[in-house]
Amino acid sequence: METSTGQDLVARLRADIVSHIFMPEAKLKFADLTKRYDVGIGTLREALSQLVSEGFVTLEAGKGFKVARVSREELIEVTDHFVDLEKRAIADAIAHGDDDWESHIVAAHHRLSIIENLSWEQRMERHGEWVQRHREFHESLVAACQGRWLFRLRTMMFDQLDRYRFLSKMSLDGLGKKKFEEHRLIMQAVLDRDVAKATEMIEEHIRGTTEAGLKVL
Amino acid sequence: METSTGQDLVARLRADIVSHIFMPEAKLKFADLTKRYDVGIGTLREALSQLVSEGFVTLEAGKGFKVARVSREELIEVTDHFVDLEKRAIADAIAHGDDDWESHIVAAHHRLSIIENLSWEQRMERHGEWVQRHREFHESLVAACQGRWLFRLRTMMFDQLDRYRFLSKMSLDGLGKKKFEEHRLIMQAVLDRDVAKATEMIEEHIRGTTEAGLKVL
DNA sequence: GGGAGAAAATTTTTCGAAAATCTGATTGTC
DNA sequence: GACAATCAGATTTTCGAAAAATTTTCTCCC
Repeated sequence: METSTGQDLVARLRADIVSHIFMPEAKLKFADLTKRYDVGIGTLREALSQLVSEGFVTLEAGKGFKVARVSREELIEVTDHFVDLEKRAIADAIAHGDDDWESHIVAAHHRLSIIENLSWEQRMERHGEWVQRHREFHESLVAACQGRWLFRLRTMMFDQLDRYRFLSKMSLDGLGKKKFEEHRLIMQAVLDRDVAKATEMIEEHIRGTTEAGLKVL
Repeated sequence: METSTGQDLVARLRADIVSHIFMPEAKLKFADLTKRYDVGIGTLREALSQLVSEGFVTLEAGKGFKVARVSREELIEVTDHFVDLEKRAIADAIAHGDDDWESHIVAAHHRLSIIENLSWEQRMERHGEWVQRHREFHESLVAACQGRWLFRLRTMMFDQLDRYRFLSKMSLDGLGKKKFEEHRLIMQAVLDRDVAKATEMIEEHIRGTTEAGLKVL
């Protein structure tokens, strides 16, 4: 077995926070959560404190856990950090990536496009899966990045943006199709090893989503 | 009470890893640690999983916790990230800092200088305290930084460097006095609100320590 | 009625016992 | 002798009961 109950729980909890099943600043009570996930108090507490380190949850000593708040300021700051880190990571990956790396990108893009071709309603129903595949696609692009901390930091920022991506989906202008096309073009630029084009497109891709998110907040 | 047992334990555990009381790649067994810190298994597990998120400890499902390994590559990468983030944080802090911020810097510098004026042997004896005060001094410099994630990321990298700072102390050339003087000059540049000078000095200060660390690894 | 203080209820935090899992040494088979 | 299966001991992982802390409710007195 690869994943233990505990690590699984962290992922499920994070997914539910990202999907706004638990709203920002909502109190996370043990009594509710142990029932919802069918795990013990200790296991839950361990998962929650990991999410504190990741910035999804806050902990006030003696007063329990709460979902971290969201704000325009944070979205703007996280976007800036992510764009900066991601551009470096992409350049690094393009410099070091091999054939395996390339084929993983193509595979991840295909998996993502299956969901992205669905209607908006169907996509929202499978939002959890979309988040997962979207993450995997973007991660595949930078998977060959050599700097382990660069990869780690950019993943932290990506995960934070996931929370806001949900918001930008709320403003349901026909943005979906545009994003879908962008993913394809970014993949193409990366496979062409065109650093300048890839970084430029990624930045536009990210900032576009952030703009949509800012409208909702 | 401000700090709970759990959060306290995270700090103590991190301090002991930084001080190389637990060597890199050493196994962290519950049986030993519960005796050492006089806490329950659950509390310990919670603290350790937080340190996993921070990068000090690794967890292999089913095989327990280990102190994360150190390497020349990591030291170089962490240094680069820290220098980059710290320069931005310093500039941000200088732009926004008020009188309170300035006086905290002076106070933190004084507390640090008390230990730095001791002999090398005495400093090593109180290494835990030195680490704490050194952290507080550097943190005070950027405390007025408005970007919460910028502050957070730079603190992560600073903490990582703490592990390597211990190593650079091993190469006991008369570096101590030089570092001591650098701290004073950095403080002066910051209080003068001289961004260019402050960032330049910080970079030299950090890279100097890293050079010493690289000699040992 | 309003506010201090006590009592009750709710929630968090800690802890160690019990179950699950891994390690590695021993035995048996080809 | 090399490899697989088995089993005992050690270690991790999970869980919920008990203790500590916080919040809410109630009571009493001014």
